[in-house]
Amino acid sequence: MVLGVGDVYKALADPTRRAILDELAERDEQTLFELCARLISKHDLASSRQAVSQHLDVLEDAGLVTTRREGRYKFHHLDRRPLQRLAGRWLQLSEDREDHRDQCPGR
Amino acid sequence: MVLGVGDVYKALADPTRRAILDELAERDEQTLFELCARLISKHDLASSRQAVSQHLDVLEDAGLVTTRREGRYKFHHLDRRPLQRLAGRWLQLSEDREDHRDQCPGR
DNA sequence: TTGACATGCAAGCAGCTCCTTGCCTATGGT
DNA sequence: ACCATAGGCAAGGAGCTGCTTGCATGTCAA
Repeated sequence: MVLGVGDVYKALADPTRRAILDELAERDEQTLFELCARLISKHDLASSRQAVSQHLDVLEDAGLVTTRREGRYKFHHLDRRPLQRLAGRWLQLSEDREDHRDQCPGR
Repeated sequence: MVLGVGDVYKALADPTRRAILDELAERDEQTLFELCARLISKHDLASSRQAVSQHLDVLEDAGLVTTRREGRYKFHHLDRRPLQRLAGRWLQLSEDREDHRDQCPGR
């Protein structure tokens, strides 16, 4: 599936997903169940396993999270690169700025 | 109305609103009709006046746009400060990082 | 004052988002 | 083999989002 930059913005639009990113930033390579437990205990978020799993799918589609299977465990890794690209889109807007605008790589 | 940081993320989640920010970044203090015209001609977006107006409301609620009335004209100004606050939330995550996490200023 | 212009307000609607529910697959331990 | 564990898949629904439609308000020029 080919993805655009817009998916990153949409992925960041949900507070639960941002909390997941916070969690992975603090402790990388967590499994789904670990994330669920820590979201509850540290972020006061009562999200079901399926809900968190779907959020992780969105984050993975946006390229913000990559996964690695190991036996029956699946570890989630935070990839900061998509964030770096859009971090300063409207900030350093000098004459020689790069083009941050949305584009559709597919089609 | 008291707003949280999350509203900024939600405001950025829509491609039309990002195009509006692009437009205001390139040429500040535009009116609603100017923005409509330039969105069509420069960004290939066929948004109605009402649609753009509602997007501007969202951006203003998020603190990304401030307005100034002058007669029958209303000029829109891009405020980059909310962007600066959340730009590097997951980027410079060293031990002495500031807390970027979502919070609810109201209540 | 009359009319054109710039904007505001609100109801309604299609589509999407987030979540739940229920069941399924697969791996590892005993 | 058996069971517990970790995760996957898919349908359904409540609520939100973005847009349209129609009308109202307010400003300026003639």
